[in-house]
This record gives sequence, C-alpha cells and structure tokens, in this order.
Amino acid sequence: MNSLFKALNDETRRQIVELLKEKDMNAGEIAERFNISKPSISHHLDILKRADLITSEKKGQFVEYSLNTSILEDLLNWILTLKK
Amino acid sequence: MNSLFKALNDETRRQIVELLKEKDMNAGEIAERFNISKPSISHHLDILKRADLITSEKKGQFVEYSLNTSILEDLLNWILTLKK
DNA sequence: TAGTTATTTAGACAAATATCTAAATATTAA
DNA sequence: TTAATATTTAGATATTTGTCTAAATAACTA
Repeated sequence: MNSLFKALNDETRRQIVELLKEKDMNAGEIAERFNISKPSISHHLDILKRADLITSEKKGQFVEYSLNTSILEDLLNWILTLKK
Repeated sequence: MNSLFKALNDETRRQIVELLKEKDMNAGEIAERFNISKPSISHHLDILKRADLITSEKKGQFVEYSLNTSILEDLLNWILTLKK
C-alpha cells in the first residue's frame, strides 16, 4: 500500500500511468513526452514497477512498458472502506 | 489531486484517516494513538486539512476533527478511469 | 487574575526524493 | 568487430518532508 501511494505521489508518474492507459510504450517514447532527462524517467519507471503499477518486457533493444490495473483494486478497496 | 495524493502518502496520515472513519476525535485523542509528538500530529492534521480530507471545528479548548469523504470521489474517479 | 490544559507555530535537523550528467550495459546494423 | 541506438546505473546535489523541542496562543478553572 505504501509503495502504491508513494508511486502515485508524483505528477510525472501519474502522467506516465495515464499515457500507458492509452497504449503500451517503450522507455524512449515515454521520455519524449516529458521535459525530463531519460535517466530520470527511467527512475520513475522503476518506482512504478516496484509498486506493481506497470510491467516491462524487453523487445529487442527497446523495453516496452504496460499498465497493470489489477493492483489498483487494492487502492480502490481502501478508499471504498473509508467512504461507507 | 496533488495535495490529495501527498496527504495520503504517509502511513501516519492514512491511519489518522482510518481513525476518523470510526468517529470524530479531537487533536489530543488522535495524538494519543501514536508515538509521535503532538506538534508532529498537528502538522499531519494540517496536511490532511489542506487536502480537504478532514475538517476541524473548535469546541471550547478542544479542536475536533472529522473525515470528509466527499473529496475521495475525485480519487475514486481518477482510479476508475485508469481501470476501464 | 493566575495557573492549567489543549493546540498550533517556529525553527532546526536528518532522511527521503527528484533531478542532473557521465558512464555502463545491451542490442542492432554495417 | 566497430559504430550507433536504447536503456539503466552511479554518483552528486538541491529541495522536500517528517520529526523534534521550545515557545506562542487560546480557553477553561480556581
């Protein structure tokens, strides 16, 4: 839960998640969308990955990232228990 | 959205929110539940308040805090748009 | 009014975080 | 094999954050 909130507590990472909602993208494509260096984006991707929010798959010299929405179930439930 | 994620990105603050889910409590009662100084708890309450997650009402010399679940609607929607 | 209790504000400090550049690693192509 | 491209790792640095103690503010009580 901690790593999930931590991962989402950054505007850039939330935007990455929103990008990956539309379609899978490789690290370079993701980096292009931001005015941030590639190493920094790589670091953000690592944090999202540790939180299980995204998965990665090596495809040749590229690394393709995908959104993993199943982990959001936990977050959803946490919020719902507060609301009822 | 930023202040909301920021507010929830701390275990102590999430626990405060969970406490207030059960019943309204004043600052002292909340502080008793943690091994953290009262000023620190006060600071956490301030962050939760700025995020609109809680409201406060002065009652004599006490300050009573309540959970505001309506702001969670935004968070819920943000997550739901990712899932579908 | 003076003392006590409840809470917040101020200021300091250590730890965590986001960012950068430079270098390393891995893969493809000539 | 050498060069080029994609990505990550390493190390540095400035900013943010969570915590503390001491002091300030506010409200009750004797």
